[in-house]
Amino acid sequence: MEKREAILSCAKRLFARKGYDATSMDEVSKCADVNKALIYYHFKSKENLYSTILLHSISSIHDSIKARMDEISNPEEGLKIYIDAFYMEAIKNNAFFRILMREVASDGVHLSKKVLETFLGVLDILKEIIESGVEKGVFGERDTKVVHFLIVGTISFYLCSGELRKKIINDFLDREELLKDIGDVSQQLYEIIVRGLKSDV
Amino acid sequence: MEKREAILSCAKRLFARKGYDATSMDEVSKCADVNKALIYYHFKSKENLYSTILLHSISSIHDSIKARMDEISNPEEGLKIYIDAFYMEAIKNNAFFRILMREVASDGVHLSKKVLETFLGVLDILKEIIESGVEKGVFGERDTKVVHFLIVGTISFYLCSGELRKKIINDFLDREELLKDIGDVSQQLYEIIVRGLKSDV
Amino acid sequence: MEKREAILSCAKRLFARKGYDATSMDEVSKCADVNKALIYYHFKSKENLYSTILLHSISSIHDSIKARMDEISNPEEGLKIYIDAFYMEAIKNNAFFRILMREVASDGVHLSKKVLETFLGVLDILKEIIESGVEKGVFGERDTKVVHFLIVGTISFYLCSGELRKKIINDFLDREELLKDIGDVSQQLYEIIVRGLKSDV
Amino acid sequence: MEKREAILSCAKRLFARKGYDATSMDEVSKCADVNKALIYYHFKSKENLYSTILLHSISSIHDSIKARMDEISNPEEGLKIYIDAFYMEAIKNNAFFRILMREVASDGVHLSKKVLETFLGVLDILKEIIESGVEKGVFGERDTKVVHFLIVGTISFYLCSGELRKKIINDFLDREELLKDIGDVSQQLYEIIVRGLKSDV
DNA sequence: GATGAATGAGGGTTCATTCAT
DNA sequence: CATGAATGAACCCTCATTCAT
Repeated sequence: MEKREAILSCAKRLFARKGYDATSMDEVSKCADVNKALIYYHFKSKENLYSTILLHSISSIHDSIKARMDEISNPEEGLKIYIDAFYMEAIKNNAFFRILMREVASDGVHLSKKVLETFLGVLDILKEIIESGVEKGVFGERDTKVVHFLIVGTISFYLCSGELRKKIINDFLDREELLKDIGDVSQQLYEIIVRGLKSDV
Repeated sequence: MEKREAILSCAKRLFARKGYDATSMDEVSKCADVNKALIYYHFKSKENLYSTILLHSISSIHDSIKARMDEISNPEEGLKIYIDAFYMEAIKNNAFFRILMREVASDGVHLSKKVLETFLGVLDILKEIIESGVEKGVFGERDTKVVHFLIVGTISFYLCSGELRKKIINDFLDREELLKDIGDVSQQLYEIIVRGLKSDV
Repeated sequence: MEKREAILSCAKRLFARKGYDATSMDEVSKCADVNKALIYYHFKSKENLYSTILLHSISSIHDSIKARMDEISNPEEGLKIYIDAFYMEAIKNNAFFRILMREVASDGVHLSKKVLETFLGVLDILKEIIESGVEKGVFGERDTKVVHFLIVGTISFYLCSGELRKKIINDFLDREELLKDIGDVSQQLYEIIVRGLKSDV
Repeated sequence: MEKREAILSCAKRLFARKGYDATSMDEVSKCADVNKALIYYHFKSKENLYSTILLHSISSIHDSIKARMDEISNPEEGLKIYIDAFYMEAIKNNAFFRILMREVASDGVHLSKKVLETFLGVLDILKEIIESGVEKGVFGERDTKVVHFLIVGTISFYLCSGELRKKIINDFLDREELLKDIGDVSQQLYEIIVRGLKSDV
């Protein structure tokens, strides 16, 4: 039913922008132009609506990234594609990354085992790339999770802070560089990380 | 006067762990063992309590980092000290970084101009370091804000996700590496970033 | 739907006897035997509940008085009917007149434009009667609003002070005349006013 | 002490304009620029502060009117002086009349016996005048309390509604007559009432 | 599927009042 | 006299949720 989809879409946007607690079922129902009770008919509870959205988002992200991993021919290219795929997902599915940031800050109180499992799956793809790079001697030995956070943290902060940076530019003078990008960001991120990871040779 | 401090301390912890909306004034008063009305006597409103905490935190972080900048002798060392100072503050003042993550996700709805200004001050310190590095030819030209996000994003995600990673380890097998650090994280972060930033020659 | 009516009726009585501020939504809900949240479901806010009641009352008063104005054959009779109609409404809709007294004392802080407009409509009916009387030479020239206040003020004070007068009689000796009426009050009021308004001839 | 007077003066104004319940002790303390606890030091409770003001006001009104009653030579002049004295007090002590209107509407919940007694004293002055007029055949027999309400009600409504009428003029066109007086109001009121009371011959 | 009405619990906030100094 | 700090009760309002239709 299209109403079900409208609820999901509105709720996702609201949860992303305002957070779980600041989003009321009333707001969701008004935004989706449906009766409040209908949300309960479809999703049973607020908690369930939230985790439905989360699982759907992370699964879709996982599948998208996974799909692009066929193209890999070597670890460096693998890293490039991974970062690019991640970056693209963070643009397309910006809402999820906002939710993710909040969940990290809240120690993942609302994250179900299934959601965590899928997220680990995404990280495992990177792990394989890096381990294969270390094995082949192109990457030095690093704590893999630091690289995870390098990618996830940077992209999340960057792509979720657009509005905030816009706001800052309005409030302060001479801060236009906060919005204008010098070169392709995903590319720069890749360059910095791949250089940083290179083995000493 | 000590009651005022108790309120600030409890509120900060709660806001950090649960977020602004999920934290009730009742909770704060119970945690600080004071009458709820006393919070209003000292802080006028929840919003004001929150922004008082924010301003206090960011100012203290700014001052701490600023204080360490005397030690700098060259851009590479400056970067190292900056990252280390930032990292240390993120450990000491973990609560603020959780709040920061949520505020980024919410487009900074609760951030006052003064708070933003102070935060910009922290970023400006890094900007100077990088620009001086570019000038001296040790760093290649990069979009400075990408480096900002590399540092802030990575450290925030890493140091705020400790509990979440612990939780994951309890729920899933063979994930101990999520907690055990290989080497010093701040040092690794520095190495990756400084290599990444190096100019091509 | 009957619950909505119960809320309106209880709220009206309470607002009249205790005033806007002394009337709590808790009281209203208990009196109407409904859940407090239901009042907000139907009326959105206390302020809105109050102004709904006011508008409904003044409209009904206006219509009742207007309806009796067909009977008029000359200004003196018009005045008589007006006073009588006003008096009857002040008995039937006593609550409104108590609210009116408080609103006058508060400079009408809670009175919406629509309420004021309708009230002006009631006063305009009197204005027409008096002006036609002056034109025909039966009434001397007077400041019309003094006559308004003569009627509205006297009737309001008289018909809202019943309980207070009863209370006085209980507290003091020899004050029975405060309750027992000598003759018909509306009639006396009419006689005094019509004599008073007569042109000198 | 002058602070005591400041409290009384501010409280009186606030009680008059906003009513007992809408006036908070905080407001009073801020308006009078004194510490809140000092009000309790001087007046023990809000209720006591209120009734102190009331008793003081009504006593002063009683004395002022009583003082002018020496001038009387006949009932008609007595009535004129009474109305004029009342009118003057209602201008000078406008606050009390606003409070009075609210108290009537609330069945005098806050009125102490002493206050009521003093108010009855004011009414008794009028009663004497009228009774002497009836005795001398200049006034017809009327229910005295109707005359009371004629005077008190009209003057109260008229002199407390100035701000409200001003507001109406701002909101609606062609209502200037609500503020501009045609002739002396106290004089008109006297003329209307004395004509109205005249015995038939 | 879809809705309007209804509810108990809890939200932030303000209140009159007290007390130690 | 005068004050800053502190409190319990009550305020208006919103919440997630349910139910009859």
